[in-house]
Amino acid sequence: MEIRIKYNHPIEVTLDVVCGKWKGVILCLLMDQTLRFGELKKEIPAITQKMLTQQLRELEEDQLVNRVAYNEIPPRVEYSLTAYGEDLKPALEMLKEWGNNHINVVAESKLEQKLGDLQEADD
Amino acid sequence: MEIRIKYNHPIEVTLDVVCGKWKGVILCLLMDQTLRFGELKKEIPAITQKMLTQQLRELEEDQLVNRVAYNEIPPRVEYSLTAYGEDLKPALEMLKEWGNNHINVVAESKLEQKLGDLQEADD
DNA sequence: TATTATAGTTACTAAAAAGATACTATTGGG
DNA sequence: CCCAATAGTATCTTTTTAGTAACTATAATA
Repeated sequence: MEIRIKYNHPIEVTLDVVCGKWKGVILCLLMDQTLRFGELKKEIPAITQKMLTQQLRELEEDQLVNRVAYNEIPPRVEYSLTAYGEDLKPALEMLKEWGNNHINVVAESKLEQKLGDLQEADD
Repeated sequence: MEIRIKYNHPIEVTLDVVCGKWKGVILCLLMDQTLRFGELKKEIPAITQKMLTQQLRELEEDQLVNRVAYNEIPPRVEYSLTAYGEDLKPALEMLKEWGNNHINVVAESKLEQKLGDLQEADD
């Protein structure tokens, strides 16, 4: 991830922290439950192990999620939101709701882009 | 931007549309005013012309912003939120507020990352 | 006739993010 | 002695994103 230190607009701070490819999804899943690494992976089938670890590490670094490793074998590691993460809940809920309401509009637009790209590739 | 068509979690829809490097900022600026291309550029000093055009085009494509070009010379083009864009306002406000509250925590974390990266570069 | 203002576009390059794949550690159980 | 289960790492390649710099159009103005 590109690292931006100086922020001119407060929303950049938040987006910086939420805009990893899977971070929003991870945060949403952790909003109402603690999950183990493997459980998160099951909930996000398309994610690779590497990406899941990486996104979780960054969220941890930004103090949005807690990581608790139990000293067992096979290992057990549980992820949950920190207080900072909890503060994001209302915003996450709204983003989720907007997505629900606009999925059709957005999906169509993306589809058109995709078709356009394929066309270009032909030329 | 990578184009994702199938969404498994509704928040992905929203983040897909908001997570361009400057999209959140642009949307925030347009939340309470119509702005010309050049005005946007002035408000976001670090953005290049290319990026501003590109981000605006994508926002337009996703139907979050309106683009109105007046037939004058020199040209005048005005950008504003569409109804869909307006629907995002409450969420944007919350993201902004969270950023305001957590800027210190996040900035420190980013700073540490940066220092870590510099260290690595030395090895 | 040259210059300015505005809103772009184009081509090329560099940097960052993501993907694929193989590998690690540990211990209980068969 | 080998395998399964869990939560990762490590390395390399590809894709995506962003940055740089030069170029365009047009009419009004000096």
